Amino acid sequence: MASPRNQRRKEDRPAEITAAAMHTFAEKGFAATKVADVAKRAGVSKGLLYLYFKTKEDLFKAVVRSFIFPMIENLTDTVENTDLGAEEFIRGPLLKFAKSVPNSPARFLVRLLVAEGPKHPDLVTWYWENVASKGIGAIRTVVKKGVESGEFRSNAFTELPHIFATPVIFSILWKILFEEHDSLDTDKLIEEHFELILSSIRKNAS
Amino acid sequence: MASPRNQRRKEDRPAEITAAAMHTFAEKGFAATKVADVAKRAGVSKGLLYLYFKTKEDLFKAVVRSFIFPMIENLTDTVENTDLGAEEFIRGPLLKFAKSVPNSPARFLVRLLVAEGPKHPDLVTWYWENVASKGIGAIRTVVKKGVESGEFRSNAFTELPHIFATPVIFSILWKILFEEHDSLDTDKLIEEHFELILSSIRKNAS
DNA sequence: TATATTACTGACTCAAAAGTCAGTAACTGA
DNA sequence: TCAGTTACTGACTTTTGAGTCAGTAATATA
Repeated sequence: MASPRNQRRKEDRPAEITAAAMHTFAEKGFAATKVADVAKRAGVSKGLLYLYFKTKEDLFKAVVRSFIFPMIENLTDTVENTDLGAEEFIRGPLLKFAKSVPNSPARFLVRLLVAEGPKHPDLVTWYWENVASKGIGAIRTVVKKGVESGEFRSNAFTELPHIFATPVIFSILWKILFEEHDSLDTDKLIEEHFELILSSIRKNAS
Repeated sequence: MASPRNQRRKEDRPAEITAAAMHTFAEKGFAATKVADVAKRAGVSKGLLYLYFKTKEDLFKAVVRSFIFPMIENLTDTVENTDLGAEEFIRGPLLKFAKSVPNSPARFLVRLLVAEGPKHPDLVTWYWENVASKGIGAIRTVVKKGVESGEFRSNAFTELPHIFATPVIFSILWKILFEEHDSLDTDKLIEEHFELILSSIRKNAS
């Protein structure tokens, strides 16, 4: 016999709903997303969605948290547990991470955050504390390690780890907006950018 | 006698309304902006606003067009009419322009565009054709001039003028989101970044 | 199999805000 | 100064979508 239409699967519902919400928010943005559409996409009634998430805003926050958190956790773990030298780390795991972000679903979350930030200041604060500052901190740790080991010289960029992030953020926005108009090779942009920074901070001339 | 409350000033209304809309959209984003509030801010009734702009979307497009266009026109004009050398131009007018953007009202328009892009593809196309591609083109012209005159060597960045834009876009987003959490010196970031690029493309070692 | 529990449904309510239009009053030209 | 014109008003209509809740049916327990 066919399985019953409406199974009761309490465990899986929240994840199914946030996944559906992620896609819908990414496509349409917060305000233009209808809760009813998210429910439909998750194969669930609107009422059930409201059983798991108090409001639409609640749902939005759950989406941001559940998707971004694993990514940044992965980065900080790698930094802490690596036995690579600073330059090796930057050319290896860090570069790989940087190149992956503009192609991951996270790129839509950046857009959401930019778009909805002013209306959800607590979400921005959460994002700052749990994502942005940790990411910048991880890079700072690596660079500092390089300076201490004598691999890197100390210059302006030692104090501006943000410089590693600029091509990543640019690539995300460029892809979101102009993917169809301009075929920018974001991998190459990020690679060359990293090489450029390295050439300015490493001690032994190449 | 007091001047009449409701003067008829057909000429000035559109500009007054787009200015009010610019501020409101910047603060709240497209969806959260009430047409009635824009009208109030412009000192005008909702009905009159609808006389000049067919829909809320229409108004939004007018705002983007009227505020961004002058900025980029200014840049392309400067490129065309300069008699500076390529490096001088980059360290002078181009750097000045780059540093000014994250502090200008245009930064809010970047946010608006990122946020609303997917819902207004024709606006993105317009922006690409009239702003982004022209900006990138202007930089490309300057770099090419430097290569031809022998000031610059030809390398990866000669073909990736986008690299000049990365710290600007990053600074805009960082300021919009994290101004209160992190005091990043965006001027310095952009300056150092430009120096870094120059040191890699200029021929005479410093 | 009978009863209790609760995951789940979707038609409904209600508030908010986009868009309209009949009317008003500032200007124009005789 | 008096019609005629039209820039302008704001109360009203209409639409839309967030959030609710009385009812249903799948599961657990006896």
